[in-house]
Amino acid sequence: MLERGHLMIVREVARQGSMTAAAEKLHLTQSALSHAMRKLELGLGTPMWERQGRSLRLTQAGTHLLELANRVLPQLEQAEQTMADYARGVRGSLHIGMECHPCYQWLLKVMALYMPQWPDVDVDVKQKFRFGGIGALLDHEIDMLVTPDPEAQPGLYFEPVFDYEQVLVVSRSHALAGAQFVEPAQLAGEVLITYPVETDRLDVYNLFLTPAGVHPRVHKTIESTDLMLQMVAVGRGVAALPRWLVEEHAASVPVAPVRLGRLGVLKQIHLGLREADRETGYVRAFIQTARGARELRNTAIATRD
Amino acid sequence: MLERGHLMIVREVARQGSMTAAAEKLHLTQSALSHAMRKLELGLGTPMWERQGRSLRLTQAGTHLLELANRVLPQLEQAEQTMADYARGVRGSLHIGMECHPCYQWLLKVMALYMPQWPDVDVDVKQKFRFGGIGALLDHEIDMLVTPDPEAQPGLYFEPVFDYEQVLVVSRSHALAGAQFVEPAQLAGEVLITYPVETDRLDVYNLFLTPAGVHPRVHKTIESTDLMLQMVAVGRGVAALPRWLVEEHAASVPVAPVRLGRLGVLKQIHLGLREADRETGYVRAFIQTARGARELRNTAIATRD
DNA sequence: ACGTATCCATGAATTATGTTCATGTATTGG
DNA sequence: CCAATACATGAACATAATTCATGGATACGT
Repeated sequence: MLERGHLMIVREVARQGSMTAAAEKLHLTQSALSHAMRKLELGLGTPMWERQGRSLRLTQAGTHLLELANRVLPQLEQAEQTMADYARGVRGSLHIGMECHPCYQWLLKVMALYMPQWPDVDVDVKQKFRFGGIGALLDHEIDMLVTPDPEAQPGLYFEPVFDYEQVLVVSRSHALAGAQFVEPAQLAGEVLITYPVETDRLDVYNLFLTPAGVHPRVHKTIESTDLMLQMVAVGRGVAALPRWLVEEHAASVPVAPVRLGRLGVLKQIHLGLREADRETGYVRAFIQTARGARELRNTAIATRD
Repeated sequence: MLERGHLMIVREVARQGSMTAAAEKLHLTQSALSHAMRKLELGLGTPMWERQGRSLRLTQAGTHLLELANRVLPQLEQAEQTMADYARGVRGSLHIGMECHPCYQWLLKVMALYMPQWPDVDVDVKQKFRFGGIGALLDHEIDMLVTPDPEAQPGLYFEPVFDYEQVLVVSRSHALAGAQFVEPAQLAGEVLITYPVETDRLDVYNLFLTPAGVHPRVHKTIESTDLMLQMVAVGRGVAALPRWLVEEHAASVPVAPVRLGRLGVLKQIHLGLREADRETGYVRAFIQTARGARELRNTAIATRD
């Protein structure tokens, strides 16, 4: 009954001082505007204007409606603008899930580059999901998954953003420090420290120990990368981490990387997302930024501390 | 582009959880609603819902729109309610102009009765007008004029609300105190105290002194009724006031009323208003209340102090 | 697993609504 | 007093919204 058009008319007539002028501004004929007002006044049961001769004066009711128009119309107009932002893909939510413990610092770096350029994107990072990273994507719990283990799924899309080598980390005083590489069997007597995730998500098992049928003497888990490296440094165990991460910390902690097997364990970090989001501007831009940060990883690490 | 109907759809679909149910509630067919949404999404360039199978999930844009709807729709609905109040005449402005100095207390009494019954009427009292009371009415500066001197005008309407007698007030020790009446000539040697308004608006001149060609010895003006009575009481002059007002004060101030001329000066207080407002509910009600207060004047006065 | 009920989408037909055109009336200003 | 200006109005017209009929997809019960 009371439509946006009516509010626009009331506002414009109040601005212009005459219906004819307002009609002009609104790209209507004077007649159309007159009909519209007549219908509104009939519908509401009370006039908005007092016609005295050819000049108009707002009635109390009209004043009330004008105030409403001045409050509401800008909101509608702004909402349309916001919708246009969504449509252009410059606004949206980017909830990122992490399935890659050591990638956190890299991600922060990417975000630091990305966020200033996409101020209307609501970026957020999660590390825990009810049904795993893939499930979180499908449930819209997250919009993007950072993972070393892409899992092809209808409706999902994965893209590698950088390569890395998973290496064994040992104390610099460890027997293996300086070795060209390590064989699975050489870990049979070791304490292996990993992040607290399921064993079948650990590359050191999947791609190294398990194929060889080897088990470490003890398997301990630790949340924090820093603490893990401290433990390794003082000889309380060995760990498996990306080479770049080890190199980053090597300056401050006495640890050394050793290749896992003769050929090494080569991995890629992937970004996973729903197919529907592949074309979205701000999502594409994030992937671009992440790929660009491939080099950043090293430079950033080099300049760090 | 973004219309009220769209917001209603978004809100109702969100409430009901399905388009079909929402269409029902909105007295639309499912098809109409579907078409409407499709058109909106086309217009805005971004979907509001993500259709997965037969269930819907709001997109970010949709969430934004839903919030808008929850903010804006209640305002529109309330505005319609308010318009209905104006239409029924239970809401409006009643700016009252006073052209009758001594009526103020009577008016307060009327307002005290009226306002609780018409809570949505914005009552206000003014005593000064740029172009006189009539002009103020015609200019919408006021909506009602309280005056002892109605002035017939096209577009205006006056209605008497109570009769009173204008009397001379003298000190109880004055020679005239207790006289049956006073002749104009008897004021020739007196100091006459009046409110500070043009002489031709003073009844004591128009209806008493001027017809007899008499002038008082001195003419002084005073704003306040109380002060005026004090001056009269101590013999610094005489004044002309409504009899009921004199009687009201007689208990606390030693003054006495004396009839002006053998027949007395009989007056009526009128309420003046624009013809257009004659049928308005809250205006009629005010007149009714004012007429009812005719008796109240005396009882109120009797019980006062 | 299969049928059925439910839900949403869509094109064509229909209806409702808004807009214009043509014209009238009232008021203002020169 | 005439010309110009502004608003109102009825009928014709154009546009937009709604319905009808239908189809495809998905959940749900048996």
